[in-house]
Amino acid sequence: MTADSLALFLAQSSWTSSLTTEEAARVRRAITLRSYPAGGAVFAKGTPTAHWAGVVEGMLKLDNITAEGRTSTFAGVPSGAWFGEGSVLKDEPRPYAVTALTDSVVALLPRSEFLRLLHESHPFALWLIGQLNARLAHYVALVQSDRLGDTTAQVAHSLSGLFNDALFPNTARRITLSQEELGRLSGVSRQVANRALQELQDRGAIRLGYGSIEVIDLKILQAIAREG
DNA sequence: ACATTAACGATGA
DNA sequence: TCATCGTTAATGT
Repeated sequence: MTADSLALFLAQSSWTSSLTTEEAARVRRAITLRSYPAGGAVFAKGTPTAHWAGVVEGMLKLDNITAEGRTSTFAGVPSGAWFGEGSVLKDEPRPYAVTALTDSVVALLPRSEFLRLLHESHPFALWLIGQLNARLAHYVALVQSDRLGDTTAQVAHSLSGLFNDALFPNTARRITLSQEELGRLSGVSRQVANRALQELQDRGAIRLGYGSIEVIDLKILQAIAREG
């Protein structure tokens, strides 16, 4: 990973446009990049939250594992997204495990730099409020789809969430994500996810590939996510 | 009803 | 060769 790709990634991250030149330069110096293989652990649950993290390449998932070994995946994080600001703000240990779903590159901004931006940059603070608000809206919609929607709507919602423009502005149309992982993300079995995805494909929202999903019509996908 | 797990063969990378 | 996909059967709530 080169310094150029970090510069490109930061240029595509919307919050950097609100920074002064000096702030942007300081951020660039403070960030470290790390690579993870598919299946690799990015952060273990319960470890101190020392960084705010951005996904430069690949895709991560955030999940919890119960003592009995059952897992609950509650978020997928595609490339272009930043996450973990909640735990940085609260200064709490990571409340979830973070795992790379595909080979991934992650940018790490130390907590001290994040807090400095928050205190010194009014535009950054405003951007952060918008980010938290978009996340809240996403989970409000998730509860609604979970309570009222059929399984196809639930799968459509989980999938369309990865293409939420407010949260993930740069997600590519085609993402590398197995049906098993999407099932985990949607809270359904692989078999049910498979049927739902085929229905979404029949309705012209997506195209299925081997180990990948391509969104053909996001509007249709979002409409199906709201059905119920 | 409808979801889940288990199991199978087929197939793509 | 191995992961992933599509499908079916048995089982549970």
